[in-house]
Amino acid sequence: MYGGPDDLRTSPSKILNGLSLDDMRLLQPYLVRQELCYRDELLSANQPISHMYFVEAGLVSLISTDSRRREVEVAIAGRDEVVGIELVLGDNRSINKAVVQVAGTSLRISASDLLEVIASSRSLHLRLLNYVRVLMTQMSQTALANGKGSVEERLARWLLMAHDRLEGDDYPQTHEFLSIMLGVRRAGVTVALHNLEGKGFIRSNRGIITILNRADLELYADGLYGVPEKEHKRLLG
Amino acid sequence: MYGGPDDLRTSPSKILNGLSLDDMRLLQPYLVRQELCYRDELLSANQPISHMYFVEAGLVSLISTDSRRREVEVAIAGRDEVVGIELVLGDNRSINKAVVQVAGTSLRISASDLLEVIASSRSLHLRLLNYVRVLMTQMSQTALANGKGSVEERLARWLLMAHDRLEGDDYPQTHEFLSIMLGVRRAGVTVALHNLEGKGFIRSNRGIITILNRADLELYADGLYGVPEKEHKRLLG
DNA sequence: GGGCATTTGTACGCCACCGTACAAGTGGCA
DNA sequence: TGCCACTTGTACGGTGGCGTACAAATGCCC
Repeated sequence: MYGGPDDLRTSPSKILNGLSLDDMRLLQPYLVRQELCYRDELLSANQPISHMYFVEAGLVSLISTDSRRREVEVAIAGRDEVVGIELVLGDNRSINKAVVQVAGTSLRISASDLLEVIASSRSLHLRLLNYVRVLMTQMSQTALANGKGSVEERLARWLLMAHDRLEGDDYPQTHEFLSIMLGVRRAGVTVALHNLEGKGFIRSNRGIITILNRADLELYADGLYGVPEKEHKRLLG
Repeated sequence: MYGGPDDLRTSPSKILNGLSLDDMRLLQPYLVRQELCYRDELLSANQPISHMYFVEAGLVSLISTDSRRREVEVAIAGRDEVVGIELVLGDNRSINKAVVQVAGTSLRISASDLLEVIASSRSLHLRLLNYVRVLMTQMSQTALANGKGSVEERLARWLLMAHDRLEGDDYPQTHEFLSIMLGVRRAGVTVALHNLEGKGFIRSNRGIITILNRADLELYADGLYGVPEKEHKRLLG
């Protein structure tokens, strides 16, 4: 169990922070802190969701799969976001696989408790539905990026999205894992990273990528980055 | 105005059909029939939504855009589906552009009326949220298809999705328009259609594509087609 | 401090799809 | 009936990313 309502006010999660005091009190008793460990699979595609997670720190990938085991990341959830949001849409099965990419922490609530709580607070339900909207926007943009962007542009977009959700300018990520997220060759990621480094946007060392020049990186990815971010600020920020 | 509740029971829209009698009575007074004309832009990206549409017949594309005017279709709505669903997520701005691809009919409800109605019926709200889930699944699969599928596979997927939503086995569509939807060259669509025709799956005449062998077409698109369709059946009947 | 697994750099031929272009076919309308 | 706008067929070289492969670099553990 997590403590008093004041703790929630200082939780890094914007979604929790933005709640009314009443909603916080309502949610409070059900929240349990849970560590997010690297490569934890929080949700499996098309499987029942046991808990919903308010992410406080770290990075979680939502990954779409098909019957031929092809995989692509369709969205990212980090601080201020929620994993297992499908629960608020009246069904308990997960649409995508959810995997922890960067370790962190979360506050989780069981599916049954969540259903009870949102049934008794329309305002809480609505706030979570706002996040559904942000997520849909992110998915739409991913579909666009995958269809029309080059590997290098898509990588730039991904780095910006990760940067938004993590403290500091550098974070750990192997080329291999990035290539799976983007659905491209590992070697393709290596080359694209070199190119972005050559332009001075980032520095890439073994296992660690550092954002050097965020403004230019945004410019480079422009069009593919930005829309869901504005949404997020407008609705939840 | 649309008539008595019995009319709703016979509406082609599954979402309407599946409602309880109470919810139907509630919705009834606000519904107005509206023709969907070829190339009507029902919603514009990031603009306020004036009406939500229960599609009865025809085909509507949801199209994602960026600031560089790149465009890709991210989802299709037809019979049994809804355009403008963002309204049930607590915000009145459309995520994507919505364009009529094949003419048809719809029942529309104004944004303010809809908000009133879903505020007074949780069950109606929940049914619409079920559709949000189906739509998210479709978007996820589109992101996957765009990232990993060949033009020919994606075209097969698109034809199947259209076939699901239209009466009969053939429907009108120029290569040009298809190419915009898939985000590829017009010439690429022409070639891909020929290939599918060569395999005996379809016949393609000037402006009209006919599905000849649905089963084989599904097999060919396998992996990229099927997931959202199962969802739709499971949740909305 | 040496060995080993992991990660990264880089190369090779290949092919799907691109951008572009233009001719041929087709239907609508004056 | 003939013209015109639209649609479709097909071709061309160019290239981005693929699949694959292997060596070099790095970090970790014994």
